[in-house]
Amino acid sequence: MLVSRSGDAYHHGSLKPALEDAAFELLRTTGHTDLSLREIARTAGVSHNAPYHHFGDRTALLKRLSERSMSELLDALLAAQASADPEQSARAHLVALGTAYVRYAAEYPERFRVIYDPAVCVPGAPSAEMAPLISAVEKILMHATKAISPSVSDTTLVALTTGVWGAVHGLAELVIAGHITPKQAEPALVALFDPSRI
Amino acid sequence: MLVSRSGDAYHHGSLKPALEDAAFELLRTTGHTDLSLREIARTAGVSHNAPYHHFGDRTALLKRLSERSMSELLDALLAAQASADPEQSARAHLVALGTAYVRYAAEYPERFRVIYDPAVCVPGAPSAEMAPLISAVEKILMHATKAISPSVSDTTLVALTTGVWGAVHGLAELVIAGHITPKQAEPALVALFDPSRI
DNA sequence: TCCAGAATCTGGACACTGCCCACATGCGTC
DNA sequence: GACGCATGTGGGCAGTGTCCAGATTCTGGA
Repeated sequence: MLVSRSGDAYHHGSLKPALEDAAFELLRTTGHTDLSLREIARTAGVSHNAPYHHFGDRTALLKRLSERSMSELLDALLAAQASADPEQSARAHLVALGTAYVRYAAEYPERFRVIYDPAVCVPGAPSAEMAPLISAVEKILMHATKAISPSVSDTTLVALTTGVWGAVHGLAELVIAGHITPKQAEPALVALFDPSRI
Repeated sequence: MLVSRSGDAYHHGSLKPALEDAAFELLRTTGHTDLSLREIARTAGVSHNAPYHHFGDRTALLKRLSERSMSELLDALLAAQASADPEQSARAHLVALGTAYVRYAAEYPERFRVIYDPAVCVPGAPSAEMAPLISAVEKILMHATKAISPSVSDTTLVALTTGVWGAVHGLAELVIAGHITPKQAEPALVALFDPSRI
């Protein structure tokens, strides 16, 4: 029931998504720490108080942005999964997934960062929208991990998947922090996931 | 040449370290994002402008805190290295290092976070105090990695070390973000560093 | 010893922020 | 058509980082 915003209507009609879009766009270049509700409101062309009628407070908007970012990250992983060459090894597939993860972080560092900020998403208590996204990411990683180590016990598979997530995530963070380049991340994944490295 | 601060001297005598200490202490519980120069100044008992005579701006103080935190993290790794059982396997040693890394992050999440915030430490251009700390951490990890894969080429060793750092770092971040518990991190390290997992 | 300049500290000010309040507007429903 | 509520507005408050001018103290050279 979107009311078209013709002219200078007093009521915007669809301000909530407009604010989200404006903020999400600002998140291309601005860290979520520096995101200001007032600037977002100005960008959307409304008063500095309008956002409070759609988001309880600043953190609520950041939560929403973190969900949208996680959804984008999941899409990147799904795309990597879909474009997998059926001939490629299980290890190459896992590396491709990891590379997609790192690439998203490198391309949208501020969006990536808001996903994992404990000040935004309360640790251990993900929102109803966030929880399935997290599960989906874990499922993708676990599936790819199982393909590498098919004969392993369930508990080991879980531990190994956690390790894979950690490795991929850590390389992404190190890239964002500037300690390594994206070019260094891929051979690191290759080396780490090579069981014959001994 | 520290002037003792007897009574209400106009000049503090050693305000710079006092400010650092106060801020570092606040960093036990408060995120560096929420650290306020004015609160730090109040804690140290000086006016809100005194810090500007010792730190150019807020970021300069955060830089200093990030160096102190990195030094603490390095100490944790060195302690783990020193207390290594000579009988333990190379793999167990690497797991112990990783566990120490994760434990520091879990115990001082706010200090850990300031280390890797690109808004604090300019990516790719570490300060003169930070650079050797980073190198030392890398050296420790590389040494332990080489012990696991002694016959590997130099380039592979570098890639593998990057992967190990990423894994350890990512698990630490996931713990801080609340996605996994410290208890889950250790078996993940064990599984990941086990070359016979296939 | 004295004094000028540098270092340090202070209070005031400005622009900005998140958030609360009271009030204005207009849509949807009876 | 009128009432009610969601949605918009502006004003205000406390807090922040940073700049400026002035006060105080330290220091090194005559």
